[in-house]
Amino acid sequence: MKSEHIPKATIGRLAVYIQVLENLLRDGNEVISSEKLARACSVNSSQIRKDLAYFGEFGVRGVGYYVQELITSIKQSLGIDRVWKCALIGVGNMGIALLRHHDFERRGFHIAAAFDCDPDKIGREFEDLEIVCPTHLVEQAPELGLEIGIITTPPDRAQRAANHLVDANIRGIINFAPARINVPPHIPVEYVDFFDHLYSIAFQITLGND
Amino acid sequence: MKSEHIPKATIGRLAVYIQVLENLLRDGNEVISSEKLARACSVNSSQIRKDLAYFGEFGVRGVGYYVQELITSIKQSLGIDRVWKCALIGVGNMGIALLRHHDFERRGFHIAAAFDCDPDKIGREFEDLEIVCPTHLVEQAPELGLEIGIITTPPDRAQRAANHLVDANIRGIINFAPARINVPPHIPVEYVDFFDHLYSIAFQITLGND
DNA sequence: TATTGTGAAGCGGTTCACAGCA
DNA sequence: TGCTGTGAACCGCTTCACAATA
Repeated sequence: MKSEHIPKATIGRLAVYIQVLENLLRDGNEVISSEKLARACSVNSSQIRKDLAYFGEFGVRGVGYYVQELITSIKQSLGIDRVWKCALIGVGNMGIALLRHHDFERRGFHIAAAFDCDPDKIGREFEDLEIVCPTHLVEQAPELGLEIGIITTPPDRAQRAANHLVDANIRGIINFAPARINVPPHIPVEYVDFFDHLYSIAFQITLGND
Repeated sequence: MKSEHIPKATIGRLAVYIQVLENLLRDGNEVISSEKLARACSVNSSQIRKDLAYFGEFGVRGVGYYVQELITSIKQSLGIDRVWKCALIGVGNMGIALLRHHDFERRGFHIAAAFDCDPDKIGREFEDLEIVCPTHLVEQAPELGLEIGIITTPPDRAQRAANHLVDANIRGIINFAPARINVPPHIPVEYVDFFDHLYSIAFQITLGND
């Protein structure tokens, strides 16, 4: 198959497959069929086979998929078989929480620099990282090889943070601030707001009531 | 229209609309057309009109939508025009970060109890909340009126936490642990894992390279 | 024989185009 | 006149069904 366009939903599911496969591996499973993996992920088995087929033929007919091999293949397909260096802008509650969240390292995302425009914060250290003024992004990005920007500012500062990142030639942005940002179209942006999920739960509960 | 079934994607977009509308209101806008709101949200204007039409007729033909009124209507539609009481299980890094994240209150989600099975943590306080053993959920849930469960345990503890929540008749679950959980079908579950978004960014950057 | 990989069918969400209305 | 609300057309993802094959 090896298709050109890959549905966004597929990427989201691949993340789920990795999660479930890693737990399966921890429990000692070496091989798994699309049918069993499907049940563990609450999706259709054809869905899994199709998702994987976008990137290659990873299975063995009559047998299934080798778990460790499949994890590696998916990670390669997503481009997360290496370390991505990240710049974090906005060292507030959310920013500090992310700096302390050691899963970043484990999952291949290294926060290599932290920025904040608050003079009281500049110069202070968090998790071995000195907080720097965002104006220094332009120099530091190429020096440190920063590729992904993480915005954790208040909403009214999000666009300014985005502008700094764009000026510094960052290649992708993940925005935790509750505000939309505008950047050139070649720079992918992902918005993270877990209140979406809380709203969804609230809605589903409310719906079930009547 | 007032449809029976509402696409999940619509709920996600309504959360975006609220975010953008609140920022518009802060900037002094009182009325907005679907066309302008669409641009601010990076979606199609028919999309917005259709999403809203699922819940009622909130606009004025020839004029647009009254911003404050629309925010209220959307919040009513989602069932977030009231406070939802939440139980948090797993007071690790993520759990503490959420307990300190004051947006929960502002957005109508009150974390009213915190649970952890670690004897070293039980009895300690975080943000005016005493950490309690999860076995007490069954009593405390009805006492405190807990409706939504927030799982922030390590992955291998997620299912156990889910079981406690189900036993306590919690009505919906939001799971931050990187593991799938099984609960009865009438209980909605939402998974939150912002590494999904990092993977997506990494993939999009990688894709743009070749 | 069991399970993958995939063309074709089905289905649900998105966009269009315009009628309806302030 | 301008913008909303909505049936119809469109499009793309999901599921089915089965041929391919270890």
